[in-house]
Amino acid sequence: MRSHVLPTSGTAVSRRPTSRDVARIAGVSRTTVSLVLNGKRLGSIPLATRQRVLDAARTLGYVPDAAGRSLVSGRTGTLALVVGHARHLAVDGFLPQVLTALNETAHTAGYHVLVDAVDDPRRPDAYFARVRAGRVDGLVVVNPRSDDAALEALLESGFPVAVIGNVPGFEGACSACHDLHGGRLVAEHLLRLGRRRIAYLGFAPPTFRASAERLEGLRATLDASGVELSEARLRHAAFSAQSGYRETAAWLRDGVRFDALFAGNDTVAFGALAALREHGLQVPADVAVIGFDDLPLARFALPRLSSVRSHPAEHGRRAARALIAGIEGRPAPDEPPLPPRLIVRRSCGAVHRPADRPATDRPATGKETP
Amino acid sequence: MRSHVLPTSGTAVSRRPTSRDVARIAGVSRTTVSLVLNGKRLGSIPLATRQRVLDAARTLGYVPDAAGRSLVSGRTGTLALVVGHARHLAVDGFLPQVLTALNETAHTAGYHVLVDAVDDPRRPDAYFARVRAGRVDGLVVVNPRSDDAALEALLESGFPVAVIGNVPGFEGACSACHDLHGGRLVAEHLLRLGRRRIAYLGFAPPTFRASAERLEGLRATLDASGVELSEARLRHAAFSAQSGYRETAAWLRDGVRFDALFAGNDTVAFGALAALREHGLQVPADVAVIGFDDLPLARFALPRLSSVRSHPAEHGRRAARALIAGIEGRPAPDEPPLPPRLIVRRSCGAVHRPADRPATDRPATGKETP
DNA sequence: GTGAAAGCGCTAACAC
DNA sequence: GTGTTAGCGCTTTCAC
Repeated sequence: MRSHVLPTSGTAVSRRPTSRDVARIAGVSRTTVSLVLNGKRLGSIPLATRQRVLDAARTLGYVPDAAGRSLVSGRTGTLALVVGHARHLAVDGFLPQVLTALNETAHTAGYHVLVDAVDDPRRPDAYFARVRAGRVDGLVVVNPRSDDAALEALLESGFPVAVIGNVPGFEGACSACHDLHGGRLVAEHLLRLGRRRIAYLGFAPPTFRASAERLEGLRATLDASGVELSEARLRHAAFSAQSGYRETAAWLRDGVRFDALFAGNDTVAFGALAALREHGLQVPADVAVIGFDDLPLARFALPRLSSVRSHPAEHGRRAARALIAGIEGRPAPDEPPLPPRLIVRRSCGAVHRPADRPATDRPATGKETP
Repeated sequence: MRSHVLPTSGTAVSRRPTSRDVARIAGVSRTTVSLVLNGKRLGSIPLATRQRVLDAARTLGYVPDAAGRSLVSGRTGTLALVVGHARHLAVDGFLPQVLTALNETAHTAGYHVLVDAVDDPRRPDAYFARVRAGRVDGLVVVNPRSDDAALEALLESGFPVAVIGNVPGFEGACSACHDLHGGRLVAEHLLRLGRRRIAYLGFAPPTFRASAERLEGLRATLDASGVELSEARLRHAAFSAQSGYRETAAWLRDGVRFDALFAGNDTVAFGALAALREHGLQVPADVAVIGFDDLPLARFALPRLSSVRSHPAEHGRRAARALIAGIEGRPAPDEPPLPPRLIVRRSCGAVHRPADRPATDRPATGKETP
């Protein structure tokens, strides 16, 4: 049974009002109600009639039923954000920023956002149940895995999908994440600082493309400079600060040493900083540390954490725009590239200036509420 | 037009299969299909027929259309998490934890979760549009405001709502947040440490009940001990570390001094720690700092941040369970109380032991992926 | 045991 | 300009 909701006014309708009720009160047919409320054929309906309909609708507190509308239009007005790993959402600040921006853009265009965690993306039908049930008009997949066959099947199906991240062969559907580029920026900076024993701490298992690509960028640049990236200095955490702490501590316990650490995201970097500190190592003197994403918290770490700004919110907005364009049959907007930027702070050796505010550490461009 | 999705097999249906298709292939009527697929009247349908229907459905990759089903059942299988302030979701780790747990519990019960930001909760219809449109079966409202008349109207309407937080007069609908209690715990601890010049930095404007109640708990206990909470030592940030930094810096710039700081959440505490440090103040020697929520990151701050554990994930689970029970007409499960716990770490003066792992700093109870 | 028929609330082609 | 009609996909009485 449908739970009923109080109408705003005292008109005698206790169940939810339908377009039939509006029609009756306004003294017109349901067709006219639909036409007026959807702004169709505006020219052909006299102002007086229109006003009567609008008044009746407001009086009753009429809101068209989503299911009825969806049934006939084939649209739901709903997008889903699909995250590959539920813990990622819980422990890291990246996804919440994506979600917030996605949500805002979607709302502006009249869409709602459903959040979904795909437990095991290797199951070929991982994404399809929702799509098949007609629950959503499109999917935003974030942080794709390379062993995700279901995602490729989904992309091939022609169903509207926007990926935040890279899936080879489906560049058109991706809000390109320049992870490779970010890895190179880090490598160049560390080399410039004279660091040669560089370690990489992935933010996730290497099946996650973003983590693998950040590593690849790092490795390519080091290779080109004849600097070896030792296998012993490669570890993979699992999204959380806790996991970053654990992996870093394991290195130190095993006697593995390095003079620079590239952490695959800021959250694992926080854990790494704590582990280094507990082991008596100075950052940046003994070990330079650079994270990824430039979370709002990065500049409040001690030492202030250098990071590669990856623009999560902007990726969320772009994914929403591209997806909605696809759903509505418009061409995807042409967006300028969104290159990552290395934000140099104290943790990788920026000069400690009087105000502890390195020149390169400008506040994030996004607005911040007071 | 409805976007089509490839059927799993090569059967000649290119649009989405409907129950009619299944019926045709199985050689039965749609009624029988519905009965079988929904497990109704199992006794009265011969096994052979049942099997034919199930086979046909699987072959076609049939998934019942959500809109059609929703239209007739009046249920959507969707819950909404309503957050009062979009930035809260973006910058603080509390809501993502609530969302993740809510999502998981909802999924287990067959529900989906929509995330929604209410821009201006003072608009009386803030929540109603979605409810009216029949888009959701129930709402989870988190972090309520005291000036939120729309929320009280919603609660009065009888529509299924679960609140994470407290709304006086509607205790039954609330997953009680013991903010008052948390504030008292902090006060007691600080008094025990001998701190008397105590400052409170709200995580949000005081209209947010949680922030106001944490302050009230603090004040009540201080009052009882004859310790004054000076108006000058009261400030309110806005969710983010940035805002915590800004407000703390403002205190210091204005010459306001204190020997203890209670930050309304951990995120603003991170900002506060940075501001204190830049001002040359030692934590905890000069200023003891205690946060709230005990985010996973708290123990990786420097110094390790003391905090009041507020169990966001468990609140998310409880809200889901209570809400779903309400929707399905069952009585809400009776849950044991979920008292906050003060987690004492270095930032409020825990002894610095060799391993920098104070005895009171046990790992969070939730499972952490390896 | 199974099917025919009605109806959920909406929109849109087509009459008038 | 507006109403009539049909139909979206589903569930569910009610006959047989």
